[in-house]
Amino acid sequence: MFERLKESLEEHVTLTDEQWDMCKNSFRPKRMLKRQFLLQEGDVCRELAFIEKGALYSFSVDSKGNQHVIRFAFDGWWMANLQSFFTQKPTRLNIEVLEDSELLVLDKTNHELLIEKVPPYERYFRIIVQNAYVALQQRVENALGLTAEEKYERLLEQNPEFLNRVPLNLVASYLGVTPETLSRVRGNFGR
Amino acid sequence: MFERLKESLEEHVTLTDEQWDMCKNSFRPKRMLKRQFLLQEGDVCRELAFIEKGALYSFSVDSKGNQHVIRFAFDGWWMANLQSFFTQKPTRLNIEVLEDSELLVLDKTNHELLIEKVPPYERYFRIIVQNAYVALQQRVENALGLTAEEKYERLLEQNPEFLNRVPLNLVASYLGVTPETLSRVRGNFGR
DNA sequence: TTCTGTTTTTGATACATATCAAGGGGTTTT
DNA sequence: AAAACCCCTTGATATGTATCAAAAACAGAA
Repeated sequence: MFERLKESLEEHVTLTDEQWDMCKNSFRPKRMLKRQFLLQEGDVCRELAFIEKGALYSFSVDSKGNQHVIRFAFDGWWMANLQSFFTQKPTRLNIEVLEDSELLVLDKTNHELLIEKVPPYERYFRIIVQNAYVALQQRVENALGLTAEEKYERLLEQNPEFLNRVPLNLVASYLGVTPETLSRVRGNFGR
Repeated sequence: MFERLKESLEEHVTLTDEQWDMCKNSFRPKRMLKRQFLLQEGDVCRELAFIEKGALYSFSVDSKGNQHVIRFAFDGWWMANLQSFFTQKPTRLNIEVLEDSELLVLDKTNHELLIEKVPPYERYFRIIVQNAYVALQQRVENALGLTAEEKYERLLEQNPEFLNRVPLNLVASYLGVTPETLSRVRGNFGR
């Protein structure tokens, strides 16, 4: 149940047994089924979710009702809306489950407790956010000024796994193009 | 010389006098003139830069020679390419000075020393990266699937200061549109 | 299996924005 | 005070992608 989380922590920091127990006991397991929502627009994001197994994605809905995928997350990744989590203000984002999933959720109080009491946890969290920042910046670089075809090529290079686990219409939204355009791009060039 | 940095630290954490001295002594002041480069494509990013005063921007150049602005940074903000800084691999980004600037630079060794020796510094850095992540995600939301006019409106809401300090052709690049398009958008709607 | 809903593809058209081109106001340089 | 450069605007045209529409492929439920 906590294998992936432990792996993830140990990849970045060293914990004593007591520290690991403190971490472990701060999380609450949560099973979710495909199509359920972990977070809905208007809610406050009260928990960070670590994905032991499964797949989720977050998206916003614009004024015209179009859905824009912000990111995907799979086994061993974290998912939350950090903006809402830190500010405790209502979110504009939705988080939906793509595949039946086993999550470990950590509420804000426990997160802050771990930050205070378990220094390696704070370090781990810093590193995770650092890495997330780097990945997100890469995404901005890939989104700006590239054609649909170039965006698709970069996805093939950088995140080919998305294409196996996520419906193409969501991948299209993630790239900022319509499903029709993505379909045509795939029809022409590669694969 | 270190006023802004001290302010920034104290906004997020509490430091003893000794801790502040350790921080302060780890930075190196660096003056830069407009149009100079803090970082060029192919270099390794060896330092984090805190902007005491001035303005910088980072950008990438794509295969067709088009320049894409990644972000701007002003007085009291940090600038670096974190990807290159953490991995110590060559960067694909350039960082150029927009206005004559006073920087405080911190090399990787000193950054890591502070992380180890000054716990509030690690906390401060975590919070800064957290905030940067949130801002960047906002940028992704604003870039995906919005029209040029909507992007401009959101910029007016969220970062109107950019328009005063940055040439419009760079703002256009930041928004992912051509200078001509931005000019026309401004001609019609608002301001 | 058949039914129902979802996802993907294909086609025809429309539109937003890029591109190409040129001119005008600044500012800095000589 | 020119000269040179940068920045911004405006116009005409081209083009990539969205949109609208419908059919085909696929998956899950009954």
